Amino acid sequence: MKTTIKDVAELAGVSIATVSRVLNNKDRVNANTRKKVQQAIQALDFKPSTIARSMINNETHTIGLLIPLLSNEFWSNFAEGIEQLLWDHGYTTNLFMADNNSFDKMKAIMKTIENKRLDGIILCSVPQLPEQVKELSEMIVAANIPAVTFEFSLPGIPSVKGDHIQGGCMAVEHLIRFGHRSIAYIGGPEISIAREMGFRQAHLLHNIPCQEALIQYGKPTVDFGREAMKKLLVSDMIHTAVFCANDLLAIGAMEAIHARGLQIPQDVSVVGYDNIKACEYVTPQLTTIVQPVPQMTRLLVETLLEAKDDLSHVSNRNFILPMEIKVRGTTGPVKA
Amino acid sequence: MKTTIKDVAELAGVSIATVSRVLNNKDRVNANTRKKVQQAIQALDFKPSTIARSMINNETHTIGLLIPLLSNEFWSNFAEGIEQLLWDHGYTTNLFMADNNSFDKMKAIMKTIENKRLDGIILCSVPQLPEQVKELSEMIVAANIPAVTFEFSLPGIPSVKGDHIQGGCMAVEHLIRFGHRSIAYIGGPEISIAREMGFRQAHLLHNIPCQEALIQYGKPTVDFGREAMKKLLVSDMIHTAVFCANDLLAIGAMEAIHARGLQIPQDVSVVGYDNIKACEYVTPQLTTIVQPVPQMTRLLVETLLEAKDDLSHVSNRNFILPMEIKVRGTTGPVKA
DNA sequence: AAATAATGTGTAAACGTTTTTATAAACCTT
DNA sequence: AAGGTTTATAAAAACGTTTACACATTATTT
Repeated sequence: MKTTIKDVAELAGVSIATVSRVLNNKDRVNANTRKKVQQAIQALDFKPSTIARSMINNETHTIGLLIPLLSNEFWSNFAEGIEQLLWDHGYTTNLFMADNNSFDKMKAIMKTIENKRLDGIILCSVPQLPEQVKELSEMIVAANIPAVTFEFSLPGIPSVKGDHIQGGCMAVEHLIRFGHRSIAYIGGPEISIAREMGFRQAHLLHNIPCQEALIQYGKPTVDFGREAMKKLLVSDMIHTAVFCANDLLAIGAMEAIHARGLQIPQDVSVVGYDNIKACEYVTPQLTTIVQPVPQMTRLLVETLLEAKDDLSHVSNRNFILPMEIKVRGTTGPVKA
Repeated sequence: MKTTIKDVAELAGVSIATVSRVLNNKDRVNANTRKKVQQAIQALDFKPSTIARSMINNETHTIGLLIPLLSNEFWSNFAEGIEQLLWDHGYTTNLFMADNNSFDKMKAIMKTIENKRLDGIILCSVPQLPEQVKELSEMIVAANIPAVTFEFSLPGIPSVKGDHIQGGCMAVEHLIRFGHRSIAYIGGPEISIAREMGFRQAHLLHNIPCQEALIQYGKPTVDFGREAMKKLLVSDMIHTAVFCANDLLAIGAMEAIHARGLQIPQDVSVVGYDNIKACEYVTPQLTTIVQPVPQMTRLLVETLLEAKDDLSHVSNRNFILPMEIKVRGTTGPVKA
């Protein structure tokens, strides 16, 4: 049997109230009794039950983290950051995976979170349909649980997003600065449409026509990157650079370019997005857009903990964070 | 205010005991009352408090997962597998990171786990010193919490390990089969020593002398892989292949080989370990040893849940799982 | 020295469930 | 129709804490 506060009280010869008092050192306790109690705690190796406490405080000191999946470098870095910050603030992380945004799974998870009375939730898994957004929103209101969202927003709930329009724009402007005027895009619906909007915006800003024939849509994988690039290279469309909506696509594209016997960046420049580790492992190293993950996680955690104290204070905070570009070896001036 | 079982009872016009009975449908309840109660539950959107339940059942339906870090492909894949399996079994995963095996952090985590009365713990973070192993072991006994360990063992606690001696041996035998007789090793103390033992065992088995001068120790990073290989290539020691204790080292080694103007595998064959995704992104694709992660996670979860019911039943289970080799483009016959 | 304030500690209620025990009503037996 | 079962429900105790309240002691004021 676990030792309880009662055992400690008995051994120390005091009431359980007194033990509780030294445990929480809130009320004042006589120095001698305090010592006696502390010795008893030591002797019995007493660990107060967090769940009994939760019954009274309505606090579990546990936060739910809901992400699409973990076997993806972006999300695992992200989750690592969240876990560390929460731990530093005295909270424990309950990890939930939404199986790549399955809404049924999300609903089941929300129910579990409510049953477990978690202190808050960080929502990173994006509902796909508008009615799902509404349903999720209603669930959170009904559950009355502090929440923050990442990469999407819900009415009245603080959010953090990356500015992917700016990110996409920055990638393309980098290419334009190198003299490129025919730039291809490889992306797809599973990655935020914003990156493509940035691609278009850069063209607009610099008065360069955007060639629809150079745009390829598909799954965000190395395989599709390779296939898409292969198609682009076979076509007679001239293009001297390609912007890929994520690094995996870019790595695939690089393979196709090399397979065709072309040089990077002399023949074709390539820009990726996300800055996964593999960017440094490919040859040449991949120029890419890097997301400010440390800042993102910090804002999410801090905002959530503030929301716990007073939601109205932060409910209108919607951060949009700028990307940065990491220039490496896959981009260079257009051939003379 | 949260709606409680009391509210439901009132609305349905029954006692809270009856509500509890339909909730757990254990005892028999009249069909009519059951319906009334279920309607009341619906109407109030009642979600029973897991923590109040925990007080009585001594079950939190939460398992602690303690890993060294998440921003490492092996561990994030691993954690993803564990989370999915636990969810399927009706458990929630509480994630803890030991900051790359800091023992102080591990102790703090163990205390938290005990306070929170988690139902069990999957320990993947390896204490470094023998006295730490002993201390951890004592903590688990004192906490009386079901546990399983991964990649190390504690007395009386079930464990799952990869057979890295066999894995290392398999890697080297693959090279030997290709005719290689001078094989270098790049590894280090931060990766299980077993892989090096496998390297040696393969030499022994095939009666090939193991050349100590071809062994390089350092941090398990791409950078060290590159530096180590550079040294090996500069030395006048002849070697036609290198076995790296993980894929990052192998990727670094490949860079150094290419930088020297040599061809893989024509001039030097390379074998890695772990099968990270980047293996497929480098040119040529990296031959490597793959760990049976799905089987590992399955055994850990199943054994832990059995241990919860009856520890003595499983306490002597110590699984050692064989590795497999994934042959790709970095290994080939030794030059004639 | 009496009145008042400050200090320290115990008692008991509360948190939201499950479960044991008790009891009433309905159903069988004969 | 009396006794014995079965069925359905309620009342109350329990889980391990915190905390409001009460009370006794001691210290400080006047």
